[in-house]
Amino acid sequence: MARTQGSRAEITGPLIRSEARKLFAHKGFAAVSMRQIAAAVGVQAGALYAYTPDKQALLYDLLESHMQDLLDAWQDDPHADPLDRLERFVRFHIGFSLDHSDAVFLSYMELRNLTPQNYRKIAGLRRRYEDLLDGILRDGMSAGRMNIDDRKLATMALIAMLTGVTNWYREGGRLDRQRIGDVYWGLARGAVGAD
Amino acid sequence: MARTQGSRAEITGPLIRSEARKLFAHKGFAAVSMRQIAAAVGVQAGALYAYTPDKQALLYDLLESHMQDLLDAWQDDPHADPLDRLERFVRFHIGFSLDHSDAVFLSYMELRNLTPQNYRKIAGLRRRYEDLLDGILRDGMSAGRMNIDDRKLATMALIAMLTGVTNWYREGGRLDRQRIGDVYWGLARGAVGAD
DNA sequence: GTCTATAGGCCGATAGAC
DNA sequence: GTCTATCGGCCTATAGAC
Repeated sequence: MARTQGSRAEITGPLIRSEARKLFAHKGFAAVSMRQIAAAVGVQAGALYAYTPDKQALLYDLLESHMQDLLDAWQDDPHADPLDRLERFVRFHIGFSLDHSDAVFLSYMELRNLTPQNYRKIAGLRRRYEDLLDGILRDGMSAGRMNIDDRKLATMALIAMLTGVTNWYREGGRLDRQRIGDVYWGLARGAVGAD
Repeated sequence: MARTQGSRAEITGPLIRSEARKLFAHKGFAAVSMRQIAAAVGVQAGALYAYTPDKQALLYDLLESHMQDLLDAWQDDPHADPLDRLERFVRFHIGFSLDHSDAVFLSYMELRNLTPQNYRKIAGLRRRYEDLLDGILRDGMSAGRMNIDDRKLATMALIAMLTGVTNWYREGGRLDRQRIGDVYWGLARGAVGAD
């Protein structure tokens, strides 16, 4: 399979995605031009259209694969102690959010730039993720290990609280990730009435 | 004081601000053109520049006045019971956020579009607001009414949790504001170890 | 204060060569 | 797969008339 001079498809594809993710997260989808993405990748703007039909599809691709990665990364044991499962979820969600902070930020900020159809797909994946936590809380209540007034609201409140770490966390700051996980697990345990 | 034909300064100024706030919140700062704002107001694009030197200043003005309104709206009684003060804060923050959801969303999403200097000013106002909650938690711990591992993180966690209401609240939904306040107060009370 | 007109520039996307 | 060149369009901001 002869290759055209200058072709580096295996590298260019992933590079477009990672540079676009960074730029979209830091400047906003609408504020980033295809030319800027191309410059960051090291190609000319026209070359991007060999990988994506348009700018909107590139955004959707980033959001969709992020949500899929998130769902794939979570491993639960439905038979374990609900409080242990919740603790693992707390540490997992914080860790994953910090490891993918650009994608997390994008997933909250740029939903409005999706077509209605694409928006529904991403919202569906997010809903699936929320249901994972909801299931843990449900089992915790059934087992009498948690005391929760409204389970759906508790789910949304916990996810917002945990994701908020990305708003203030700075590498090399006062607290390391283990310690942050400890503190947030204490907050979450109290919030679900597990003391 | 004669007025030029067609001049409606008292109306146009506030209208520019409110239409810009709506458009920026729903589409993103970079995605909204001055022409779109002008069309929503009912003037031509050039007329906007009698009220703002440029688009960036318009954004800063919206964020600055929002933070100032927030700080002005909160009334605390440092001598009251810390748990009562925290409950008032929880209900106040949720209510204010829902009443000003466009401005709240803007304040989180469009900080990146401010100049460094303007960013520092907004960050300073936000810090002052965080310190109001921090003070309540400090007094609660001193009085032995709260059990908090890390006060700064608890502050950030609570604000993120409460602000998150704007992500899912819909007018006329399953729960009214009073009930939402009840549920979140329960979560917050547990999180600060007040049970 | 508001209008019309416009300068100067960047945009997304495509065509065609290699 | 990547490049160069380009179309048609929209952008911010300003100038000058009323």
